[in-house]
Amino acid sequence: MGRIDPEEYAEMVLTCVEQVPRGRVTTYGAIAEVVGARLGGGGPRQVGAIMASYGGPVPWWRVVRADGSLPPSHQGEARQRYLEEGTPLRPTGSVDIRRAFWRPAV
DNA sequence: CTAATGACGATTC
DNA sequence: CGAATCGCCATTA
Repeated sequence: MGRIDPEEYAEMVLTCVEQVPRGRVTTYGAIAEVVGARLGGGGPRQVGAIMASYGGPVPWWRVVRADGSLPPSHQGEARQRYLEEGTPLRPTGSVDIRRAFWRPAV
């Protein structure tokens, strides 16, 4: 049996995403640290897997890569959201992670 | 059991 | 900044 209960892991990931305020973002890695510290195991890729399967209902555009970029397939959709809620962007179009980063609570 | 996969991350060129 | 490469880790084939 795996040490981690998949449902519990997914639920905690989604909870973290819901905590991110408008105009701010967090990263897959940051969420992985928080959830990993609580449940043990997992990693950025596992967080990504959860978002792909159950991320629909939550503000998924507030979760970006460590460098502030997003998969090409989501850039168009996310772009509008960022302009709406005033998320700091860089000339390249990706999020200015240095200014917008939000650290989820442990 | 081994190989491939993926909404990742850090490093290097 | 962009592309290539390697490491990571659970899930799937």
